[in-house]
Amino acid sequence: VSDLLLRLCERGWRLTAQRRVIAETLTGDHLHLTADEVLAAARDRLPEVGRATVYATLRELVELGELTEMTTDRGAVRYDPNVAAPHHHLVCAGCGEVLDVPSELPTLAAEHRHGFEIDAVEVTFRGRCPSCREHAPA
Amino acid sequence: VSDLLLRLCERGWRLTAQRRVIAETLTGDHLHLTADEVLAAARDRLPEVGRATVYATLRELVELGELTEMTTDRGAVRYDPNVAAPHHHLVCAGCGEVLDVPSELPTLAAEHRHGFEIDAVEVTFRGRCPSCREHAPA
DNA sequence: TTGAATGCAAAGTGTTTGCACGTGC
DNA sequence: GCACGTGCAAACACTTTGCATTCAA
Repeated sequence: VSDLLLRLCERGWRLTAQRRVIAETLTGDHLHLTADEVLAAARDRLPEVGRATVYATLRELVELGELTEMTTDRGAVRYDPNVAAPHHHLVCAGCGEVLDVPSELPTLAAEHRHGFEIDAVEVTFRGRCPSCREHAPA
Repeated sequence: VSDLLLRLCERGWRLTAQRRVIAETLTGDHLHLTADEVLAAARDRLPEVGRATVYATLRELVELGELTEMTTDRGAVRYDPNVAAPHHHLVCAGCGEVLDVPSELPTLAAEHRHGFEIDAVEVTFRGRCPSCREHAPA
């Protein structure tokens, strides 16, 4: 009975077993799962979940504003359910670990806005975590 | 005879016709080309350039620090040759246009660094450019 | 009942790799 | 001359799509 699920039900979200399991998988504040990780976790609880369903559901949750996509470096997109608290990301180039760091989001001075309407700001710090530095020093 | 090419030669970069054409394609300060765009531009000048060569060269230039990768949203990685002047990116969700905006890069307070060694910071503003807003208002 | 969600497999993209050939230094 | 760069095509990883079936409301 997660917050996310409650919010979705209130908004008239059509609830199926698969969608419930996927939403539950995405409940938490410091998750940065790939679609495949969501699929695997969902299948742990309900084996008959299809890959296409996971992708479709993730896309829908992004459109509903309940999830933000983050493109770490190369490869799979990660999904972040923490849409309430503004934060940056700290990504390890070695192991790919992603940490949230609290912070204020930068703003863009009107003179540099080029007439754009700004929807979102994404800040990513890249580096190496202590354990990766130890195993493969730069 | 671009700056980039000069710098690479000074560093003992092995120079072939293909690599020269690719480096020339990447000369400029507000370019954000995808690998395919680099390939197309390079082939305009030298038809027999292979896709694999472009990818290999781009990767090498990133490792040499002459190019930074930017993952706009979905799909292809873009390559930014402007490694001298710190700047943010302003990306249009409609047409995909990327603009550079001058700015200071945020820093991460030591208390939030989790022991990481920070190599890079990436700031991306997402929104809609004037012309996309006009053609498909939100 | 009915339109929406699902599973599967095939197709699509963007990128990497294996290997024989060619070439700058 | 020899290590390194190259082109091609096949392999890969991630995501989307087409379509017949199932199911929530």
